[in-house]
Amino acid sequence: MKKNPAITAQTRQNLTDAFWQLYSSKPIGKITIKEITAKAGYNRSTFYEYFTDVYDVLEQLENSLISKLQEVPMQQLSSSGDPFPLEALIRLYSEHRQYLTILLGDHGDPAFQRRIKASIKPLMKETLVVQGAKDGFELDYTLEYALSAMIGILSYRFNQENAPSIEDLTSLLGELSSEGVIGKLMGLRE
Amino acid sequence: MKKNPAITAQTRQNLTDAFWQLYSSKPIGKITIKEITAKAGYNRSTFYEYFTDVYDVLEQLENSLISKLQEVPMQQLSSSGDPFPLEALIRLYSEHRQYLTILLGDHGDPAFQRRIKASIKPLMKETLVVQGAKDGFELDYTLEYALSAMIGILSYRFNQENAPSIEDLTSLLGELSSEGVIGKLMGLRE
DNA sequence: TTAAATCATACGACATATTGTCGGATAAAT
DNA sequence: ATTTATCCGACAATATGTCGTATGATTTAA
Repeated sequence: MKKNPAITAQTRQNLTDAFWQLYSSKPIGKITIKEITAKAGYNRSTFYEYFTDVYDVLEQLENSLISKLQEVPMQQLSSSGDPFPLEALIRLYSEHRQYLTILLGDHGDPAFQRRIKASIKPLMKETLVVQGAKDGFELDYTLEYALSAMIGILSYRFNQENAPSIEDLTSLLGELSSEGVIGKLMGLRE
Repeated sequence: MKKNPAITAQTRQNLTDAFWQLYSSKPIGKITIKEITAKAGYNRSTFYEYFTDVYDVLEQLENSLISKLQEVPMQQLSSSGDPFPLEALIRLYSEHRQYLTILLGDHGDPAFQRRIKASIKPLMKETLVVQGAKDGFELDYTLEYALSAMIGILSYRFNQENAPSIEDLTSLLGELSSEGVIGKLMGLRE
């Protein structure tokens, strides 16, 4: 008998959903398998047919999310003449906001932030090198700098109550990218 | 009989040290109290005289670290005419590198990064406002941007094998602060 | 078309590990 | 000698991971 992908996929999804509900409100170390299966409506043993432990659920979830993130930016990241694809990154974050705010939030996974950067950086690097940029420590660290700032800002913005509009944010980020932090701070002095 | 601060402080420290050894190599959710007390040479029950659970150890450790970080930058952050205290932040990170690389690393605590920013940002903001900067969304987000980038870069640098020298890094960060990411990326084109 | 065989899916039960909370042993200070 | 801070041993409750097995759907053969 062949596996029935429809059924197993559904069960896997139910378990993952239940995990995600819990993970949204508390750190992974305080989530028990009993809680997950109870919420999803399965026997606790069934969990072990799909995952090895609680961390495994998160890992598989992150993998599929990283894959999705990889699909989109390929074109967008390299399209415009802009050396830094500000709006594409904002759009990317907004589209997956539901997961990213949690994974990058207070009891999210720090390793995930590194993985995101590691998956986007080579794409951007390639594009820039083709455009004539010198590939070395400076390029690598400049991209690390920019991506860290972007992720930090977007996580901050999407967790905030009275958040500024996307337009205002985009405009500010554009200024920071071209003027630099110091330029902006000097400009804020009257 | 009065409490003997010397003894309890020592026990607390031993337990914290043992916890830290474990935390340096695996996520907090996989650390058991049994492991901690075994490594520190105490009975498991003794742990509960000092901490409520494993997360409590981390929390107390973070609190004392945040306090230490608060002490230093007060003067340094507001001293120079520079609107952004690049070198002070690099020095601050280097001094507490041992803890920061772990806490900001792959199985560190995302909430800690937010806490660091939240503790440093008001100090910087105050200084800048005194110097005439307008206090609003732009200032707040600019600082969030800069601190995210700094923390991201420094964590990256201090986890790297063949890391660039502090001088090269300082120089690059200076350029990024004054030229912006785009300015730097344009400059890298030959 | 029907009936039997087969196998994927989910479950119940077991042994072991971890947790949190007692009351009590020990040793040091008064 | 008495008191009490510090640490420990033992207990009940909960969580973990791994079995073998029931169920029910699909395949195979009559």
